[in-house]
Amino acid sequence: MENEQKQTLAPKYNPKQVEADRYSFWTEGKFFEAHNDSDKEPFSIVIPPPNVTGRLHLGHAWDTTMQDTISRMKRMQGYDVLWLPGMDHAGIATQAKVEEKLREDKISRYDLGREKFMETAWEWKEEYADFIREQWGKMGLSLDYSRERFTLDTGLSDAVEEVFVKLYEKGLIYRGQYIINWDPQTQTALSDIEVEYEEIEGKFYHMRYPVQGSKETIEIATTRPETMLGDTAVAVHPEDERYQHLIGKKVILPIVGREIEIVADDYVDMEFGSGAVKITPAHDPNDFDIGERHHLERVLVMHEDGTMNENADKYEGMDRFECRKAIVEDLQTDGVLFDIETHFHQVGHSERSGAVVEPYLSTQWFVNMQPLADASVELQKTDEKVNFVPARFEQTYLHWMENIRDWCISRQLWWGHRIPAWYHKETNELYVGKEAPKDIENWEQDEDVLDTWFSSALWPFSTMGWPDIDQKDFKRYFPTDVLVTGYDIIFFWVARMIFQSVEFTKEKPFKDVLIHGLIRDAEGRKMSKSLGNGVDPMDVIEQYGADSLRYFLLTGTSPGQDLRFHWEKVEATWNFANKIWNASRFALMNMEGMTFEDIDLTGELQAPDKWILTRLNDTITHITKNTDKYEFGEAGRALYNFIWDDFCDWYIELAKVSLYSENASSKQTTRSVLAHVLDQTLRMLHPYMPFITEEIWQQLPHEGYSITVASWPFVNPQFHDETTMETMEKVMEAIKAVRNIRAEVDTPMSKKVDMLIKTNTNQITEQLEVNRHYLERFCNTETLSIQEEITVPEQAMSAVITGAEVFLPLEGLIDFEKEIARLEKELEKWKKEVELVQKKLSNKGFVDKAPASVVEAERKKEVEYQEKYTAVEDRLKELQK
RNA sequence: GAGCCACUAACUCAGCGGGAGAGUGCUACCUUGACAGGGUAGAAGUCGUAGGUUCAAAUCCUACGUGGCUCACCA
Repeated sequence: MENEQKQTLAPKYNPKQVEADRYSFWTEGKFFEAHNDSDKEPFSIVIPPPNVTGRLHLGHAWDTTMQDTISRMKRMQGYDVLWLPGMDHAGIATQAKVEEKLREDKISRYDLGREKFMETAWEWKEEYADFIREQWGKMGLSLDYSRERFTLDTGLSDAVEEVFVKLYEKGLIYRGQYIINWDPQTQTALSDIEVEYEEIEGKFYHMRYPVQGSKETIEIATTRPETMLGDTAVAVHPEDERYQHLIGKKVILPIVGREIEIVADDYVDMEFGSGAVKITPAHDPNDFDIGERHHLERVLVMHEDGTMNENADKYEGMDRFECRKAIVEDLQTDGVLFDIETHFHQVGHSERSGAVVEPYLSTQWFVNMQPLADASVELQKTDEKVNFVPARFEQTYLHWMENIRDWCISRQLWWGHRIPAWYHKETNELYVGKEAPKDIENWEQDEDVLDTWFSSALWPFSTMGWPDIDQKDFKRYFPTDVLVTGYDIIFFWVARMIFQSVEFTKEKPFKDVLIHGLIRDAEGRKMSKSLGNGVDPMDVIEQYGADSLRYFLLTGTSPGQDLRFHWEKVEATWNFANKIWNASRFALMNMEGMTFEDIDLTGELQAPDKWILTRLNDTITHITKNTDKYEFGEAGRALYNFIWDDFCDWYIELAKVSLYSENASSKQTTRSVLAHVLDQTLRMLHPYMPFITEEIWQQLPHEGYSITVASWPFVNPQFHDETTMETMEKVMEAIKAVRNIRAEVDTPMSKKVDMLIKTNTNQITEQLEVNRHYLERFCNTETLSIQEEITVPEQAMSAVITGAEVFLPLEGLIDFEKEIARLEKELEKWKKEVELVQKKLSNKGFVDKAPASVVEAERKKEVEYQEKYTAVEDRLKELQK
């Protein structure tokens, strides 16, 4: 279908070249589109929609790579996979960016007006959406673009309205005047979780308010003295002896001169401070509650931009912090303020703008959370529960749900879903509905929009056509199989998706939720703009390729843990990719003219062939199991070891014996094994490193258009031979001994040495004979002797292995002292090992209580260690003669 | 105040009941016909501390210490 030309691979892996056009090949081939194919099991994931505010960061790269790995494996396993892409309009964040851009041209959103502003914002969105898609492509994400969604799309907006109206009708959405978190910079309300608390060194101001009609004063303290302008009471504990006589009396509020009452309320802690508290119902949530109980007046002293209003007397027009300064000075002069203490306390900041959040009396829309939370908590007690991975995050989630507070959902922005509520111009009657009122000219729609998370909460089902429950995608792909996200948004998003889904679909939104940590810099600090320590995933791809970045992200840590970014580790991954590249080059060089049909494993397999095929089986089992469990680190490591150690270091080397031989049939079998193992390995590696695997796979003898839709490897029990495994273990041990013994005498590789190998089983002798050429790399051809009986020269070094002994005639090669010392050291080692095992076996408790298999293994070890000990001892005695 | 996580080789991290592992770095040797961004061999860890459970503990339990995080906070 495409003009893939067979060409030899370049000697070095070049990710840029490999990755260049691959993504368009995949998308044009529509390999990533879900087919609604009823012959297959559906499998679905929805992407956590990134904000259309800018570049994707490493957190996104991590998150989406995991989803891609899962999707790709499932697709290869034959599932009808839907991985649905999309983006979030990100209300405050985007609006702030757009306004910032407008400010550069010295215009405000009010200059433009709502409609024009929205147009500008949409333009912004389009620009960034393209940008994001480009980045997804660079990372190789197997997304189904035919189903891409945006939270402000018509369908999704319909879902938002449906949910709002339904909840309103159920009494679960209400409008009212309460203390909310106000961000004076962006001038909007925030929900509780959009406020970040930071410990700040502040001041604690102590003041005395004069009691009316007496010389007495009452002492109070505050961290926000400017709010005293809005005080409408002083509260004391009803049982506080000190203040009994004052309850019901009035104090004169300094500066303002207002008479305010002293009330008694349980809320007050007698032990803290003076035991008397100033009450500002319009600027503090606790004070608001007390105000409710005592029917106090609510006096707002600030404008929405954080400047003081007409109730602030002479401070009107001042910024809240300027006012604080001024008021402190004035009160000090009056003697009302008599002490200032340094005080560390938590101050709330807007998650988006960073501005100090003002608790502020305001009319907003809220979701009554208790009934919704209760249902979600109940769900976790059933078999239908959402499965958190790692499990501990379920506790985090439940704890939040169980202590839920009402959710303030209105935002004083333009960019978002406008609240479907209208007020009658004359009667001020409230109408809530999906359709605007008929006599629209008499009504005005609520100016506010909904919290961004209100729409994201519906994402798993709104993207699939809900509220039209007959939509094909909704019926087939909902609930989704897994959601992947960071622990930092469990409350913002995961929790809200669950309760909305439970309420509206009566189902969980996803079966599993895979929670990952945060990406940090090499020193373990959070990556942030202010620190300037952020790493752009596109830079990493530029330098090392997407596959290296992906593999690093997937294997760098275990589920739920944070991940530190190290360039060196990405580089190490590049080395791995290069290894695969070169091993494949070798394989391809030996497969000239070979087609997929030529791969034939029915020939006579040699021990190394059987060995690698068995190892392949083990690896398939292990990788499949661990990828399914989201243990990407474990699976990745197993792939690494299989490819580097088993396939490259052992199999390829051993295969050379056959490949370089004149035996055509054995050569053909080896080529087939090589092709088969490489093919299967590439398939397993594909979800981890999609680009390089596709590139190589296309060059290999293969069947099918793309590895993305090739079938996932399965275990072939035919290729499992325990006896061969044991033999090969011993052969490999013998070969290692040869290397080892050479290293001991510091013989240069270029200088071949004499070597004698005495084996004690026929099978090993045979195998070593077959691989004689391999051993000849280290030994003189003429003197290499592999027999069951050999004459060992008097002066020789030896290595003892199970089933064989390797001897190196010394002939003045090295000094005896060194060799004796070496053997003594080894003897000591085996002595200790034997003692340890014997101690264990003589322990009655162990023999009686440990599982039989464990005891049996220990007995085997005892024999083996004893053998080694004796052999070393013999050699030592001989040398010491 | 409540909870969670981490503490394992110089560094970054796995392992989570049966004799300490990987990558990087380090040492020595090697241009062996896929790869010197490679190969071979090697050094390197009282698995934070102290108790306990167990025939057996890095792994389970309890305290404590040190970092980090989340939630809730008294003005």
